[in-house]
Amino acid sequence: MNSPEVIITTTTATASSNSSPIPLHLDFLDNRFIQWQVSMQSDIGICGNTDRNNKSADAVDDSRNSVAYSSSRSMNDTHKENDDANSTRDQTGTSSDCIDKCLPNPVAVDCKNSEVLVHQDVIFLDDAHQLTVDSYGDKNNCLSTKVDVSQTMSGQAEEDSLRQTASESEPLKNKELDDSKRPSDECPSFEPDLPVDDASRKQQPETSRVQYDMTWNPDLYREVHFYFQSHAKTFQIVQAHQDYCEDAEAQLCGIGQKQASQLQRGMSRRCLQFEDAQSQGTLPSSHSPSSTNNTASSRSPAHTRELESLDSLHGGLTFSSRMNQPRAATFPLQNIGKPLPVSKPSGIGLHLNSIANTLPMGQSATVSIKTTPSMSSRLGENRNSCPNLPNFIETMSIAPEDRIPERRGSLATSSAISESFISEESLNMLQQLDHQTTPQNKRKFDSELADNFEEFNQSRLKKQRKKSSNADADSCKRCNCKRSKCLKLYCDCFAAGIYCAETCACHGCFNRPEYEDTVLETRQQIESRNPLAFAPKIVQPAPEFPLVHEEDGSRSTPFSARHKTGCNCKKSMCLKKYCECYQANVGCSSGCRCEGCKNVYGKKEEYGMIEETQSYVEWSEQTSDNKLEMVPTNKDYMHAELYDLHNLTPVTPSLQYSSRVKGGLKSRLSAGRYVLSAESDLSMLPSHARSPRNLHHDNLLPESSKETYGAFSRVSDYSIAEMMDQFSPRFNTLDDISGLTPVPNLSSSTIMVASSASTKTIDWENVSRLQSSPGSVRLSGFTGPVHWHSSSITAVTSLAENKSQEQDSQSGLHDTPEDDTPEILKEAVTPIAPVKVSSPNKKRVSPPRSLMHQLVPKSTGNLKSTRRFVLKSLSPTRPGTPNTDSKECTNNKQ
DNA sequence: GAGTTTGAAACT
DNA sequence: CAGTTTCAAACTC
Ligand SMILES: [Zn+2]
Ligand SMILES: [Zn+2]
Ligand SMILES: [Zn+2]
Ligand SMILES: [Zn+2]
Ligand SMILES: [Zn+2]
Ligand SMILES: [Zn+2]
Repeated sequence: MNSPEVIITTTTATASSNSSPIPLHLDFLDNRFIQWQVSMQSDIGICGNTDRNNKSADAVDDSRNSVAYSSSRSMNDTHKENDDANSTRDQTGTSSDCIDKCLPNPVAVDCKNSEVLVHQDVIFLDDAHQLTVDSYGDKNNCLSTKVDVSQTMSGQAEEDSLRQTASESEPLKNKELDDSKRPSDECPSFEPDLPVDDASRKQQPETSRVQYDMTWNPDLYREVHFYFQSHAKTFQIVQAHQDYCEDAEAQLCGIGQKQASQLQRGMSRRCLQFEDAQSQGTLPSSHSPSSTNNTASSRSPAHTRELESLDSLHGGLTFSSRMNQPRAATFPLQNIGKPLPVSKPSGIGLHLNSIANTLPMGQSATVSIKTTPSMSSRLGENRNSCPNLPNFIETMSIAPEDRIPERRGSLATSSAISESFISEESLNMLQQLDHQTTPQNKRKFDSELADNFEEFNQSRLKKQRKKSSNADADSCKRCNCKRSKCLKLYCDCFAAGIYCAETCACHGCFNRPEYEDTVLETRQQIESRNPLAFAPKIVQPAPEFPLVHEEDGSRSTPFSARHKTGCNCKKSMCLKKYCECYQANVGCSSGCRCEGCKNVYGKKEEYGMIEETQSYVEWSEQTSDNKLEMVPTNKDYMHAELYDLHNLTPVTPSLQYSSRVKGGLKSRLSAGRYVLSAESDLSMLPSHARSPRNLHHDNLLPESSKETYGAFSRVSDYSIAEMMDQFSPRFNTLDDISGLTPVPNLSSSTIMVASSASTKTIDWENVSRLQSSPGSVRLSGFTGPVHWHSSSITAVTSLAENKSQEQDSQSGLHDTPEDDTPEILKEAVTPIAPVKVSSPNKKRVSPPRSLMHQLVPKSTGNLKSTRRFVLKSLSPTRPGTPNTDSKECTNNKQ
């Protein structure tokens, strides 16, 4: 119902806008909730910086500031709201109410300072509105994401948006790239935004933008990305820029200097962790079922809006500085099947874009989320955290529940969507690049070229690495791909749905904003093959659970989170990181094929027992629908999203996923419901993301979150404390949910995302306590069922309490029979329809080699690489100075 | 830092 | 779907 409302919550936020009645809620990520309401048309700067306003702020403030900033703001800000419910929401608590109302299409976003937590996201726009989400991540530190939401009445809006974006993005990007760094400059980057915003506003009166900063967290990206994609149906996410924290961050943050940047980076991670922590802390109780229900119902309204992602916009964003790439500005969305030109996300840290593209024309609302490093400063201290960071676990409950068989795989949707996008343009681009080479030939050819480039690049990379190594390798460094071009899952960055950053030591990298098209296309292909390819690797039975519990929790996995497909270890006995289960700090499950399993987090055999014992059933039942829980795993955790397996499952052709999924989640995890945890993903993330070291338990610390965070550190503490203070009281959860159901064609568009759960402070604390043992605590967040496909995903976040209650009872949301394919898919791409997403290509989408080869980083290869490198050198420190930077991330510390 | 081991991802 | 190859991280030295 409700019409298109958008509610956004953020800690920082500020929303200024008022006007339109469209509420967005973006909640995910964590717990905290700050809700902002944003009305359409108006802009909101969350991080403190959002747009214009922010700029100045940014410049001045450091990331930290931003953080604090944001947080503080959040309280105040507000924003607008729409009509009723939404308006009410505000930041905290009310949100729930709002949510309910809004649920249908609301998107809730929570942000704290730099961090942004999004509990659930639901976005829906009315027909006219488009929503875009951009995220920029810095490498390390911060991510900033902007969210702009603009509604446009008509399709034109899109165009406008595109224009805007394009114009903005390109210039900005270019600048950014060129300058490469400019930390300070970057801050200014906002300016670009501003203009854009303004322009956009002008152009589209209706649109509203919201920006908020988040710290960067790869995991988050994934989640978000994933989330979005899944949800994407409804909307498109345009840009996610990661900028690399380094450069951009600092700049964005306004931090001024290298140090700052470095710090930020460190922070970013920390932030991430922090976020996690927060999220944890916050715990969303469960998402409220009701919400979900609501959503489901809500969906009905069919909001056809779509979101478009705008990369270009970002460009404007601070980050953009780094990002250079003009590229995307113009993408037509073919995806949608229609030729609308849509802006594409250009530099996005995340690959979310793909999603964005899909959106249909009509609406254009863009949401960009930024994360700022703000927190970082504090975080910086903790820098260590970096390693740990990862914890965001998202868990998606996959419960198969069944509510709706139909759903099949919402996941598919995303993929589908992406595919659609990819389709034409991307291909074209690729082709061009390749020169038409034949595939095979290309391969070699490409490979050769690639090699050359690689060599060239390598030298650079080495340098970079060195730097990074110096600094901290861990923290900063990301992938080190030599031959995959960072377009395969071998690449941690790509797998995480994020663009490679300066800190990456990859050769011939195409996982950059500049190659957005390629990236998206590739993603689609991969997704077509395996809809879950980009889904969190860790799953948890989705029980609802009250948060906490598990006291015992053995540290091992908190709950019974398990690897989605299980490991296949033959020699490591699951005692080393070679084992993905172990790496993710989860025990092996029945889905594992390991031999001689000695996984300290839980042996395969044990798992079975557990499973049985725990009885997923219970959980599942409880949850029935879906819930997401966040589990803080030992390490980190995160918030997880839950997906329903059912959803995943194939009902819908599009997804197919289930069938396809290799292992078949189901098969592997017997239980019906699972939750995916972000964590795992994290774990999967590149080392920098991961925190190899510590995390484990150490980080986790028994003590609660704080410590854990602490590991990450203090920041977390602090953050947490703050968060709690702020948050806890306030919010409670909110949950949002949205549901959507879109399906049928476009009409609806809703997306639910749940990312973190909301939580109350209290809960949080408790949780933390509980958590003391790593794994023990769970947060419940959200969840719900995710219906990928249709979009109906409900995310719920809510306070634990509230939600939990609700959740229990409620559940099911959607079931809409129809959902199925997401709009996007439907529209855009191939009609996947039932068939499936994959169908088209099921097999390998990717052009593997041939194309791949063809792809040459091109100039980029050189240039880009160069640039980056250069940038790195430059940026890291700051705009001007190159040096530090790279390391910064790591180093940072400073 | 080079070299080896490992198991997932990609490919056949 | 099984078997093989490729890949990049984890690990070792
Ligand atoms: Zn890579
Ligand atoms: Zn990378
Ligand atoms: Zn790369
Ligand atoms: Zn294993
Ligand atoms: Zn295992
Ligand atoms: Zn095992």
